[in-house]
Amino acid sequence: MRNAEFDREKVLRSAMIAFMDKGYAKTSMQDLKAATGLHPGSIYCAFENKRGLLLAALGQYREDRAQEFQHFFSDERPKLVQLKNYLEHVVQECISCQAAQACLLIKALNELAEQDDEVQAILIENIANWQTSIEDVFSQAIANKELTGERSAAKLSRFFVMGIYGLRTYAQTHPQADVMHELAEQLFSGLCQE
Amino acid sequence: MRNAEFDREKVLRSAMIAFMDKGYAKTSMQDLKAATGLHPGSIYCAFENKRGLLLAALGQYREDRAQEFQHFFSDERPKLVQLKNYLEHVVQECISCQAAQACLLIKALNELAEQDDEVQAILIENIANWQTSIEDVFSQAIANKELTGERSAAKLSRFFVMGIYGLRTYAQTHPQADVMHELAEQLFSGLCQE
DNA sequence: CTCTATCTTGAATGTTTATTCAAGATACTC
DNA sequence: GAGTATCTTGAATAAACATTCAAGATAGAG
Repeated sequence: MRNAEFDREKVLRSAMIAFMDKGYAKTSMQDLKAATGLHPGSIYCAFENKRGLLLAALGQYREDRAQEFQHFFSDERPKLVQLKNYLEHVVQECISCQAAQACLLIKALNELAEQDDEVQAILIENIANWQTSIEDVFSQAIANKELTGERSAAKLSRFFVMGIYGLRTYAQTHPQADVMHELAEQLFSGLCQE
Repeated sequence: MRNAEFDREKVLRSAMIAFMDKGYAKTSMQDLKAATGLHPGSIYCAFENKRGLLLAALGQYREDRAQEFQHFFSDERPKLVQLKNYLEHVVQECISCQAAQACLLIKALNELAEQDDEVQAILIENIANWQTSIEDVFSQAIANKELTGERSAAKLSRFFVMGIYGLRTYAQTHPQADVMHELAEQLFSGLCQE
């Protein structure tokens, strides 16, 4: 006979940012209260506990990223152009926001890998789905004759994904715009030529 | 009138492994006691506090890695062969040990970047030194005409380092030997050709 | 307008944690 | 071999933390 007052998506996005900033362990309930505006009791009522909030935030992250992916790959331009724009977007993300705000999936995997099997499994599945989506794009690029197909879509996508991991980590050490663009350039040209 | 009983290097290596396994925040003093064999009081006496132990462990890590680097690049073989062996060594490390035992520098940077400026500065400096060492090797390769020099040593080393970051992260998601070798192969051939 | 089911609040709880310190142990000096 | 400076020990301490819960607030039903 009364609805919850908070906006679930907003709360989850705030929690996402908090977890990305400080990591899961170092983000206290006080931090989460400050970030989300929800009092401890409400968080426990809505998400069971801190870990439940992380899981919910990961779900929101997955959805947000899926939508972003759609945005980059749903038009009619050549697949290679889309991929290049996507890569450029990653670089922008690395440069603009504080370096610490890396990909939540990778950040959480780094922190929780050997500590929480269930979370690890969820993270790895999400990452695998993302990689499969990238592979589909490469498959289409090959089907469109934008690439020769000499290197399989699977192989190309693995290299592309590895490159994004590398870019993200590199940005944490030297977040210089020109260097980042140069690296992305090198990475992309390695995919098309040869 | 009495010397410390513990072996400093052994203690620091144990602490390194503990920090790599669970991360800095989640490694409790109890964990550190179990890992190093030192009681809390001794740790505080020798390293001031938990953070001091991390700093000391980072120092040891730097030294160990420097020695390892020497081992790979001090013989008379072509620089490109040395680099390939070095890359292969990184891949082996990714495959063999539990995925979580990534590079301590990167792992710590991921966790502590925006939380401890002093540690962050130390980490970034260590990483920069490593990258400079790699750049020197590429410079020698160019001087030896193993590479054309069309792409500068700086540019090549940045790409190489980014590739290692990518490999390490990739291994955390799919630590399959054949895939890892394939990725390293692709990475290396991208440096030599074109 | 009243009632009640549901949500919100934040102080209290019990656990875990880093850190301290005084007592005990031990190796070196003279 | 006695004396002492130093190291080791682990229980005590105090702070920080996730979690609980009972009291208070509020929206919708009747």
